[in-house]
Amino acid sequence: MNLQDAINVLKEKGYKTTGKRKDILEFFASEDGYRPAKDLIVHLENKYGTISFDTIYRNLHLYHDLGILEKTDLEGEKHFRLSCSHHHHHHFICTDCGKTKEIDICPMDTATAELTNYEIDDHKFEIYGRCPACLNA
Amino acid sequence: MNLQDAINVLKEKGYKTTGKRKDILEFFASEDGYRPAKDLIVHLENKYGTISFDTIYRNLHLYHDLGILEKTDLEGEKHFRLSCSHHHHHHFICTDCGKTKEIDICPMDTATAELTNYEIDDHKFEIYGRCPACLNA
DNA sequence: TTGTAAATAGGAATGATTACGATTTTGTGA
DNA sequence: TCACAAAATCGTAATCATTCCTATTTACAA
Repeated sequence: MNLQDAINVLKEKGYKTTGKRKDILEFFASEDGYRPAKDLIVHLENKYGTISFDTIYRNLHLYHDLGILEKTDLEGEKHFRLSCSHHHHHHFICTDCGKTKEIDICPMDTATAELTNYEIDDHKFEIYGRCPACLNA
Repeated sequence: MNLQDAINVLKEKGYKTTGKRKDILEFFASEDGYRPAKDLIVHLENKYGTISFDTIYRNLHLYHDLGILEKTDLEGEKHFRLSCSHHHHHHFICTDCGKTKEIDICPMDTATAELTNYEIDDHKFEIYGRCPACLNA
Protein backbone atom coordinates (compact mmCIF):
# COMPACT_ATOMS: atom_id res chain seq x y z
CA MET A 1 0.00 0.00 0.00
CA ASN A 2 1.50 3.31 -1.05
CA LEU A 3 0.33 6.91 -0.89
CA GLN A 4 -1.57 6.87 -4.17
CA ASP A 5 -3.25 3.54 -3.44
CA ALA A 6 -4.46 4.90 -0.14
CA ILE A 7 -5.84 8.08 -1.69
CA ASN A 8 -7.64 5.98 -4.29
CA VAL A 9 -9.26 3.89 -1.57
CA LEU A 10 -10.45 7.07 0.12
CA LYS A 11 -11.99 8.39 -3.09
CA GLU A 12 -13.59 5.10 -4.04
CA LYS A 13 -15.32 4.92 -0.71
CA GLY A 14 -16.54 8.50 -0.96
CA TYR A 15 -14.33 10.02 1.73
CA LYS A 16 -13.00 13.51 1.22
CA THR A 17 -9.31 13.88 0.56
CA THR A 18 -8.35 16.76 2.80
CA GLY A 19 -4.91 18.19 3.23
CA LYS A 20 -4.57 16.68 6.65
CA ARG A 21 -5.60 13.26 5.42
CA LYS A 22 -2.83 13.43 2.85
CA ASP A 23 -0.36 14.65 5.47
CA ILE A 24 -1.14 11.67 7.62
CA LEU A 25 -0.64 9.26 4.75
CA GLU A 26 2.59 10.97 3.79
CA PHE A 27 3.81 10.63 7.33
CA PHE A 28 3.29 6.89 7.32
CA ALA A 29 4.65 6.55 3.80
CA SER A 30 7.85 8.24 4.94
CA GLU A 31 8.25 5.88 7.89
CA ASP A 32 8.71 2.19 7.43
CA GLY A 33 7.71 0.98 10.84
CA TYR A 34 5.07 1.14 13.52
CA ARG A 35 4.51 4.64 14.91
CA PRO A 36 2.32 5.77 17.80
CA ALA A 37 -0.29 8.55 17.48
CA LYS A 38 2.06 10.72 19.50
CA ASP A 39 4.64 10.82 16.70
CA LEU A 40 2.00 11.78 14.19
CA ILE A 41 0.79 14.59 16.44
CA VAL A 42 4.32 15.98 16.74
CA HIS A 43 4.75 15.75 12.97
CA LEU A 44 1.53 17.65 12.25
CA GLU A 45 2.12 20.22 14.96
CA ASN A 46 5.38 21.06 13.27
CA LYS A 47 3.44 21.92 10.15
CA TYR A 48 0.27 23.44 11.59
CA GLY A 49 1.24 24.60 15.06
CA THR A 50 -1.73 22.79 16.49
CA ILE A 51 -3.81 19.79 15.54
CA SER A 52 -6.99 18.38 17.02
CA PHE A 53 -6.84 14.99 18.72
CA ASP A 54 -10.13 14.31 17.03
CA THR A 55 -8.53 14.66 13.61
CA ILE A 56 -5.68 12.37 14.54
CA TYR A 57 -7.65 9.55 16.06
CA ARG A 58 -10.65 9.74 13.74
CA ASN A 59 -8.41 9.34 10.74
CA LEU A 60 -6.27 6.64 12.29
CA HIS A 61 -9.41 4.63 12.93
CA LEU A 62 -10.75 5.37 9.47
CA TYR A 63 -7.52 4.23 7.82
CA HIS A 64 -7.45 1.13 9.94
CA ASP A 65 -11.05 0.30 9.09
CA LEU A 66 -10.29 0.79 5.40
CA GLY A 67 -7.29 -1.50 5.59
CA ILE A 68 -4.87 1.31 4.83
CA LEU A 69 -3.12 1.08 8.18
CA GLU A 70 -2.18 -1.91 10.29
CA LYS A 71 -2.37 -1.58 14.05
CA THR A 72 -0.63 -3.19 17.00
CA ASP A 73 -0.78 -2.63 20.74
CA LEU A 74 2.67 -1.97 22.19
CA GLU A 75 3.08 -1.06 25.86
CA GLY A 76 -0.30 0.55 26.25
CA GLU A 77 -0.03 2.58 23.07
CA LYS A 78 -1.53 1.78 19.70
CA HIS A 79 1.02 1.83 16.89
CA PHE A 80 0.27 2.08 13.18
CA ARG A 81 1.98 1.46 9.89
CA LEU A 82 0.95 1.38 6.23
CA SER A 83 -0.55 -1.97 5.36
CA CYS A 84 1.58 -4.40 3.45
CA SER A 85 -1.13 -5.57 1.10
CA HIS A 86 0.87 -7.62 -1.36
CA HIS A 87 0.77 -10.86 0.59
CA HIS A 88 0.16 -12.20 4.06
CA HIS A 89 3.12 -12.02 6.37
CA HIS A 90 4.24 -10.94 9.84
CA HIS A 91 6.83 -8.62 11.30
CA PHE A 92 9.92 -8.33 13.34
CA ILE A 93 9.56 -5.02 15.20
CA CYS A 94 12.58 -3.11 16.49
CA THR A 95 11.81 -1.92 20.00
CA ASP A 96 14.28 0.94 19.61
CA CYS A 97 13.28 2.57 16.32
CA GLY A 98 9.98 0.85 15.45
CA LYS A 99 11.21 -0.27 12.05
CA THR A 100 9.94 -3.60 10.84
CA LYS A 101 11.16 -6.52 8.80
CA GLU A 102 8.86 -8.92 7.05
CA ILE A 103 8.76 -12.49 8.24
CA ASP A 104 7.44 -14.84 5.60
CA ILE A 105 6.31 -17.46 8.02
CA CYS A 106 2.75 -17.83 9.17
CA PRO A 107 2.02 -20.56 11.65
CA MET A 108 -1.74 -20.40 11.20
CA ASP A 109 -2.10 -23.25 8.72
CA THR A 110 -0.79 -25.75 11.23
CA ALA A 111 -2.24 -24.00 14.28
CA THR A 112 -5.84 -24.22 13.08
CA ALA A 113 -5.61 -27.99 13.28
CA GLU A 114 -5.56 -27.61 17.06
CA LEU A 115 -8.64 -25.41 17.03
CA THR A 116 -11.56 -27.36 15.64
CA ASN A 117 -14.84 -25.97 17.00
CA TYR A 118 -13.22 -22.60 17.62
CA GLU A 119 -14.11 -19.49 15.65
CA ILE A 120 -10.90 -17.80 14.56
CA ASP A 121 -11.15 -14.09 13.87
CA ASP A 122 -7.60 -12.85 13.91
CA HIS A 123 -4.07 -13.66 14.88
CA LYS A 124 -0.83 -11.94 15.67
CA PHE A 125 2.73 -13.13 15.27
CA GLU A 126 5.33 -10.54 16.14
CA ILE A 127 9.00 -10.78 16.99
CA TYR A 128 10.55 -8.06 19.14
CA GLY A 129 14.16 -7.06 19.46
CA ARG A 130 16.72 -4.72 17.95
CA CYS A 131 17.52 -4.27 14.31
CA PRO A 132 21.10 -4.24 12.96
CA ALA A 133 21.07 -0.45 12.58
CA CYS A 134 20.14 0.08 16.23
CA LEU A 135 22.61 -2.57 17.38
CA ASN A 136 25.44 -0.67 15.70
CA ALA A 137 24.38 2.74 16.98
CA MET B 1 2.71 -22.26 37.79
CA ASN B 2 0.28 -22.84 40.65
CA LEU B 3 -0.51 -20.96 43.84
CA GLN B 4 2.10 -22.72 45.95
CA ASP B 5 4.83 -22.36 43.34
CA ALA B 6 4.16 -18.65 43.17
CA ILE B 7 4.29 -18.22 46.95
CA ASN B 8 7.56 -20.12 47.00
CA VAL B 9 9.03 -17.80 44.40
CA LEU B 10 8.00 -14.81 46.51
CA LYS B 11 9.66 -16.23 49.62
CA GLU B 12 12.82 -17.29 47.83
CA LYS B 13 13.28 -13.79 46.50
CA GLY B 14 12.67 -12.24 49.92
CA TYR B 15 9.30 -10.66 49.24
CA LYS B 16 6.71 -10.60 51.96
CA THR B 17 3.69 -12.82 51.55
CA THR B 18 0.85 -10.56 52.55
CA GLY B 19 -2.81 -11.45 52.54
CA LYS B 20 -3.45 -9.33 49.49
CA ARG B 21 -0.60 -10.90 47.58
CA LYS B 22 -2.15 -14.30 48.22
CA ASP B 23 -5.58 -13.00 47.25
CA ILE B 24 -4.21 -11.81 43.93
CA LEU B 25 -2.59 -15.16 43.23
CA GLU B 26 -5.77 -16.98 44.21
CA PHE B 27 -7.72 -14.81 41.83
CA PHE B 28 -5.53 -15.75 38.90
CA ALA B 29 -5.38 -19.39 39.98
CA SER B 30 -9.18 -19.50 39.89
CA GLU B 31 -9.33 -18.03 36.40
CA ASP B 32 -7.87 -19.82 33.44
CA GLY B 33 -7.51 -16.94 31.04
CA TYR B 34 -6.20 -13.44 30.61
CA ARG B 35 -7.83 -10.91 32.93
CA PRO B 36 -7.45 -7.13 33.07
CA ALA B 37 -6.52 -5.23 36.24
CA LYS B 38 -10.12 -4.03 36.36
CA ASP B 39 -11.42 -7.54 37.11
CA LEU B 40 -8.89 -7.98 39.88
CA ILE B 41 -9.94 -4.67 41.41
CA VAL B 42 -13.59 -5.71 41.42
CA HIS B 43 -12.65 -9.05 42.97
CA LEU B 44 -10.67 -7.45 45.80
CA GLU B 45 -13.22 -4.72 46.39
CA ASN B 46 -15.78 -7.42 47.01
CA LYS B 47 -13.61 -8.73 49.81
CA TYR B 48 -12.15 -5.52 51.23
CA GLY B 49 -14.57 -2.81 50.19
CA THR B 50 -11.71 -0.77 48.83
CA ILE B 51 -8.28 -1.47 47.44
CA SER B 52 -5.46 0.84 46.43
CA PHE B 53 -4.50 1.02 42.77
CA ASP B 54 -0.96 1.06 44.01
CA THR B 55 -1.36 -2.37 45.53
CA ILE B 56 -2.94 -3.76 42.38
CA TYR B 57 -0.45 -2.47 39.87
CA ARG B 58 2.66 -2.81 42.02
CA ASN B 59 1.91 -6.47 42.53
CA LEU B 60 0.93 -7.12 38.94
CA HIS B 61 4.28 -5.70 37.87
CA LEU B 62 6.11 -7.62 40.56
CA TYR B 63 4.51 -10.91 39.53
CA HIS B 64 5.25 -10.21 35.92
CA ASP B 65 8.87 -9.40 36.67
CA LEU B 66 9.17 -12.61 38.70
CA GLY B 67 7.71 -14.66 35.86
CA ILE B 68 4.62 -15.57 37.86
CA LEU B 69 2.24 -13.78 35.53
CA GLU B 70 2.21 -13.49 31.75
CA LYS B 71 1.06 -10.26 30.22
CA THR B 72 -0.52 -9.24 26.96
CA ASP B 73 -1.82 -5.94 25.59
CA LEU B 74 -5.43 -6.23 24.42
CA GLU B 75 -7.30 -3.15 23.22
CA GLY B 76 -5.40 -0.68 25.31
CA GLU B 77 -5.64 -2.72 28.50
CA LYS B 78 -2.99 -4.98 29.94
CA HIS B 79 -4.24 -8.50 30.66
CA PHE B 80 -2.58 -11.06 32.90
CA ARG B 81 -2.68 -14.78 33.54
CA LEU B 82 -0.66 -17.26 35.59
CA SER B 83 2.44 -18.31 33.69
CA CYS B 84 2.39 -21.71 32.07
CA SER B 85 5.87 -22.73 33.02
CA HIS B 86 5.86 -26.39 32.03
CA HIS B 87 6.88 -25.83 28.43
CA HIS B 88 7.00 -23.16 25.78
CA HIS B 89 3.76 -22.62 23.91
CA HIS B 90 1.30 -19.98 22.77
CA HIS B 91 -2.38 -19.26 23.19
CA PHE B 92 -5.69 -18.98 21.52
CA ILE B 93 -7.53 -16.22 23.40
CA CYS B 94 -11.31 -16.00 23.46
CA THR B 95 -12.29 -12.38 22.90
CA ASP B 96 -15.58 -12.95 24.74
CA CYS B 97 -14.53 -14.63 27.98
CA GLY B 98 -10.74 -14.31 27.95
CA LYS B 99 -10.21 -18.04 28.38
CA THR B 100 -7.20 -19.49 26.62
CA LYS B 101 -6.22 -22.69 24.89
CA GLU B 102 -2.67 -23.79 24.46
CA ILE B 103 -1.24 -23.94 20.97
CA ASP B 104 1.75 -26.22 20.76
CA ILE B 105 3.23 -24.56 17.74
CA CYS B 106 6.02 -22.06 17.90
CA PRO B 107 7.19 -20.57 14.64
CA MET B 108 10.37 -19.10 16.10
CA ASP B 109 12.74 -21.89 15.15
CA THR B 110 12.14 -21.27 11.46
CA ALA B 111 11.61 -17.51 11.80
CA THR B 112 15.03 -16.85 13.29
CA ALA B 113 16.59 -18.02 10.04
CA GLU B 114 15.25 -14.83 8.46
CA LEU B 115 16.75 -12.68 11.21
CA THR B 116 20.49 -13.07 11.17
CA ASN B 117 22.16 -9.96 12.60
CA TYR B 118 19.03 -9.11 14.57
CA GLU B 119 18.86 -9.28 18.35
CA ILE B 120 15.71 -11.15 19.29
CA ASP B 121 14.33 -10.39 22.75
CA ASP B 122 10.78 -11.63 22.67
CA HIS B 123 7.96 -12.78 20.47
CA LYS B 124 4.22 -13.13 20.53
CA PHE B 125 1.97 -15.53 18.72
CA GLU B 126 -1.68 -15.21 19.64
CA ILE B 127 -4.86 -16.35 17.96
CA TYR B 128 -8.06 -14.47 18.67
CA GLY B 129 -11.64 -15.63 18.28
CA ARG B 130 -14.39 -17.31 20.21
CA CYS B 131 -14.20 -20.53 22.16
CA PRO B 132 -16.76 -23.34 21.79
CA ALA B 133 -18.46 -22.39 25.08
CA CYS B 134 -19.02 -18.81 23.99
CA LEU B 135 -20.15 -19.91 20.54
CA ASN B 136 -22.88 -22.01 22.10
CA ALA B 137 -24.03 -19.37 24.56
C1' DT C 1 -21.30 29.56 -7.02
C1' DT C 2 -23.74 27.61 -3.55
C1' DG C 3 -25.69 24.15 -0.36
C1' DT C 4 -24.83 20.50 2.51
C1' DA C 5 -22.74 16.68 4.38
C1' DA C 6 -18.34 15.65 6.04
C1' DA C 7 -14.25 17.11 8.38
C1' DT C 8 -11.81 19.76 11.78
C1' DA C 9 -11.08 22.66 16.01
C1' DG C 10 -10.69 23.18 20.69
C1' DG C 11 -11.30 21.55 24.78
C1' DA C 12 -13.70 18.68 28.27
C1' DA C 13 -14.36 13.93 29.81
C1' DT C 14 -12.96 9.20 30.40
C1' DG C 15 -10.32 5.21 31.58
C1' DA C 16 -6.07 2.90 32.55
C1' DT C 17 -2.05 3.50 34.87
C1' DT C 18 1.57 5.78 37.66
C1' DA C 19 3.24 8.55 41.47
C1' DC C 20 3.66 9.89 46.20
C1' DG C 21 3.59 11.15 51.17
C1' DA C 22 1.49 9.10 55.17
C1' DT C 23 0.35 4.99 57.60
C1' DT C 24 0.32 0.09 58.54
C1' DT C 25 2.20 -4.51 58.47
C1' DT C 26 5.58 -8.26 57.98
C1' DG C 27 9.43 -10.77 59.27
C1' DT C 28 13.68 -10.52 61.83
C1' DG C 29 16.58 -10.74 65.54
C1' DA C 30 17.39 -9.16 70.27
C1' DT D 1 7.69 -12.28 73.05
C1' DC D 2 8.67 -7.57 71.57
C1' DA D 3 10.41 -3.87 69.11
C1' DC D 4 12.36 -2.20 64.99
C1' DA D 5 13.38 -1.36 60.15
C1' DA D 6 12.12 -2.32 55.78
C1' DA D 7 8.53 -3.38 52.90
C1' DA D 8 3.76 -3.06 51.75
C1' DT D 9 -0.49 -0.64 51.56
C1' DC D 10 -3.59 3.40 51.59
C1' DG D 11 -5.87 7.29 49.66
C1' DT D 12 -5.61 10.32 46.42
C1' DA D 13 -3.61 13.26 42.96
C1' DA D 14 -1.34 13.32 38.57
C1' DT D 15 -0.37 11.61 34.02
C1' DC D 16 -1.07 9.75 29.57
C1' DA D 17 -3.59 7.92 25.72
C1' DT D 18 -7.83 8.14 23.87
C1' DT D 19 -12.76 9.41 23.26
C1' DC D 20 -16.51 12.59 23.12
C1' DC D 21 -18.96 16.91 22.13
C1' DT D 22 -20.50 21.22 19.99
C1' DA D 23 -19.38 24.92 17.04
C1' DT D 24 -17.10 26.14 12.93
C1' DT D 25 -14.94 25.31 8.57
C1' DT D 26 -14.20 22.86 4.25
C1' DA D 27 -14.62 19.69 0.15
C1' DC D 28 -17.09 18.69 -3.60
C1' DA D 29 -21.36 17.78 -6.18
C1' DA D 30 -25.12 20.03 -8.53
